Amino acid sequence: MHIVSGEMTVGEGVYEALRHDIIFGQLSPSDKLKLDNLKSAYNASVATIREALNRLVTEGFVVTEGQRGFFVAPISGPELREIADLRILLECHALRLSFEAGDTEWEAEIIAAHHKLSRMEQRMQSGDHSEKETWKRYDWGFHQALISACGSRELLTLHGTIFDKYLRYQMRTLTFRGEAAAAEHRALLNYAMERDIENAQAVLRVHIEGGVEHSLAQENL
Amino acid sequence: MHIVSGEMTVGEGVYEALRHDIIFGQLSPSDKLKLDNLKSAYNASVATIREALNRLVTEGFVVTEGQRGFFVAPISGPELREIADLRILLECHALRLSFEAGDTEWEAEIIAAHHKLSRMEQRMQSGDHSEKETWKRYDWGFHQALISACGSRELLTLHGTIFDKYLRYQMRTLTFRGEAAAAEHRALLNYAMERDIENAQAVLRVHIEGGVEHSLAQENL
DNA sequence: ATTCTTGATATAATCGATTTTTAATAATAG
DNA sequence: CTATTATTAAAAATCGATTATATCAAGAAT
Repeated sequence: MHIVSGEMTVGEGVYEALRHDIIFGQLSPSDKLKLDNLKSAYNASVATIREALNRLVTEGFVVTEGQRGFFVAPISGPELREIADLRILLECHALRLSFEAGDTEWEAEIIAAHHKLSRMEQRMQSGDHSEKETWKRYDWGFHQALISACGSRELLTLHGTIFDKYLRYQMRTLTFRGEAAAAEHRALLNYAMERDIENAQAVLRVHIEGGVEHSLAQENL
Repeated sequence: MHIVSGEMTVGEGVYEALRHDIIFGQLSPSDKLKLDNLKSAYNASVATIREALNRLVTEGFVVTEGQRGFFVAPISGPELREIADLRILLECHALRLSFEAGDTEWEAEIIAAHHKLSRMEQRMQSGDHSEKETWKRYDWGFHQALISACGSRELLTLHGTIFDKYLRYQMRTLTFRGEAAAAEHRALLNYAMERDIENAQAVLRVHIEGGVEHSLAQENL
């Protein structure tokens, strides 16, 4: 999950916008990314568009095959499972490191993040799905806060990319998984406060796998 | 570790060459990557160079900051430890999946890869350091073969990138760690044949951490 | 002597044009 | 009618020029 800050070059702005639009579904899996269309849509020249697309290629959101242009990366059920597996692996590891190092500031941070998320979840549960993107930002905020004390910038960066790949699948469903998901978030918060890593990891695994099954039940990938 | 195959666009060729030169040290950490110099050195126009550099930015081999151009990513002792930690995490996980799924073909593959590597290690041990790059390619070949049956393309791709980041540090030392490293490779091969994942993971951890300490002993990062 | 301001130079970022390649369509042969 | 080849149009990749920004050096002010 990228948070935009400060002044950006045109190229960076195009990169962030394209990335956002792929993750949140405005650009669909396997869509051909025609340079002339993108030029108009993102208000930059073709060469600048290509720079942004090249960044997205190594990140895995765009695929290219010499001379045939760029395509939004495809999606599939098996890939979702692989990404979820990686997310579990990285996030469980980061949780352990974070629980070991986390201090009072970190506790306050995750309480605040959870508060925002649970407010959003209440709204989703009451039937208001109008701010789906905000909901997912708070979801990210909570998970990121949980692992923020892990002490490894490389791990956090990598986790962020994997999280976004997982999020792309999540954004395809129109529904909230319900009280089960909210309960899992609450459990994660409580185990964090208690520094109970074994139970936290177990809940996280259930949580992510629940999201996978929910996605796969909604569409045939 | 990227293996070059088939026809490439100029842009792809520049990307591979730059990537190679960063990993193998021809372009030093924190070097300013001046576009006019690269234009001559890599025989492509500035815009094409920029495309390749953008790919390397999201991959972490190059850093950029708004109007100031591109730099080879810096190195540091803490970062090496983080990368090693990630390599251990990913490779141990992939080993487990591979041991569960590996068949006779996979066994033959790792035996062949180990043979090549041990031949190279014999040469290093006899004092011949002339083919350091080949040695590292065989090292990669062996580790990659060990995890090749893990069944996750995402995991293999990710592991490959992390391996290359780790390799960049390894290439800075001029020396072979010695019989200890060779023995660890042999142990990995034997545990793979026996599908002994616990011992294999333990040896792998020792192996990678040995490489980290060897690197840190050689230079003050 | 130090700091700030201004202008010149170097360089990065972006642009649009040109070249190269691919894809689509039409013509021809079997 | 189908398959192959040739032609044309569309699009991708690369190029070099232009615009925008950073850096550096010199002069002025304190």
